[in-house]
Amino acid sequence: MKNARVIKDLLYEQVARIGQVFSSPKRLELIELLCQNEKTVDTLARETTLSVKLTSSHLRELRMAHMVETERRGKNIYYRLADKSVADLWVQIHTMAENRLVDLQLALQKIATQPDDLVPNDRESLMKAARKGEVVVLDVRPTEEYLNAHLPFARSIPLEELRQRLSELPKDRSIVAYCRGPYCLMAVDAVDLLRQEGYTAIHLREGVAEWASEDR
Amino acid sequence: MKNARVIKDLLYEQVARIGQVFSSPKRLELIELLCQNEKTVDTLARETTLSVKLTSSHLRELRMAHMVETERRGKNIYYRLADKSVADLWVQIHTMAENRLVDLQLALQKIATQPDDLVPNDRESLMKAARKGEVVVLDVRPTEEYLNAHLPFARSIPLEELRQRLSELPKDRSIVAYCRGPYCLMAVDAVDLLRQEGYTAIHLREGVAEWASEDR
DNA sequence: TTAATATTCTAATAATTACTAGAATGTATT
DNA sequence: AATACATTCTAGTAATTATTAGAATATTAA
Repeated sequence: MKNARVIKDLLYEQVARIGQVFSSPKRLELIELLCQNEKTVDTLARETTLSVKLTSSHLRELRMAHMVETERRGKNIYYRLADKSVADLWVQIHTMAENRLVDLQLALQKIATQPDDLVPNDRESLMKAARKGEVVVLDVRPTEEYLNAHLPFARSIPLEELRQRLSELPKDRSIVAYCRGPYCLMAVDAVDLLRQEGYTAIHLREGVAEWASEDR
Repeated sequence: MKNARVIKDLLYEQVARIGQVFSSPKRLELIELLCQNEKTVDTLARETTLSVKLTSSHLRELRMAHMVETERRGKNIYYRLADKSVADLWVQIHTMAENRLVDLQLALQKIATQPDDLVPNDRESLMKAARKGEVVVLDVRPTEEYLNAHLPFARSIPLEELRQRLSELPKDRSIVAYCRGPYCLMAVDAVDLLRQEGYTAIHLREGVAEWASEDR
């Protein structure tokens, strides 16, 4: 079979198209945002600080790979992940990056406000404590994202409102804050603020996508 | 925090480096080969029809991402995957590609010699039949790859030796042939040959990496 | 020492990609 | 009709990547 090489080249080329989608930092950021909730182009552009046109073209790549779906509602077009396997792949790829790339580990260490950040293994014990009410799990993402999906027992106070709503939180228990995932800095800010105000605050690096991913 | 964007860009850039590794068809082919067994640069170059120098430079990318390890034994340097998660990621990415890209589906349909190729769901029933001896599971990869890892109950007859060793196979039972995975064409050739010689042959698209991957 | 295996450096080319900008187009709301 | 949201087309620039080739280098086996 003389054309075996041609066929193989074609096959691997196609698979590489999926890899290519995950090879752009901006597209990864878009995927992470879409892990939280469906969003309009305008919102995505604002959150990533990309131009609407560039955002649109990145989303086009994602659409062509059938990794996102669109739905028009009124004036807006809403983007969402095509299915859970996209979020799972994102989690698996960033986990691999964290395990292998020293530069990334160093960058993440800088983010960690204190060394007592929660490690992923603590899942079960965290849930046990949350169920008993011994700790408060705090979701500091925007309300829509919380409403779309959140961790068990989590309460929602968006970062922007946190300062005004501090009185809703108890000072006698630990507050475990989380946001979109390890690359989102909202929970870091929340923990900083809470500690300044005399609360016992812990940073949970996982977001809903990481939590929902089975393999880890 | 003014530099939040800078930090984020840095983080996503690092993760994208992992995506980039999976964005080259040649590197994917190297990863798939390394899923079978450790191999020397020379072997990898021959199997991929790349020059040794180009193979070396692709392997360098894989090494820098800590996705492969090397070991010198005598004149040769052996490459192997750093751990199972690399093989898992490869399986997950090519599965996603097969689910989403129409071009890839069409190309794979062309490979399928007959529509009665085994579907991945048949795993358990296949193993049941293999255990009872109702079917013969045939590994047509080179012997070293078989020795490194193979499917349960599989017998080894490398494709090159198959014609001479046909008499070892029964004509009254189905023969399920597999090779390195869905993009390897050795099992296709084996099935063609077996059918020409009057055997009942079935093509199993999965290889050891696909078989060993939990999620699917 | 010589040969085999593998890597590195340099240099060059071709191709692709990310990004920006301007203009035009389409779709739905008010 | 005017406006807001989004995409597409064109065009251009800058950067990166894949590939090949020649030459030099390192390691080990015979």
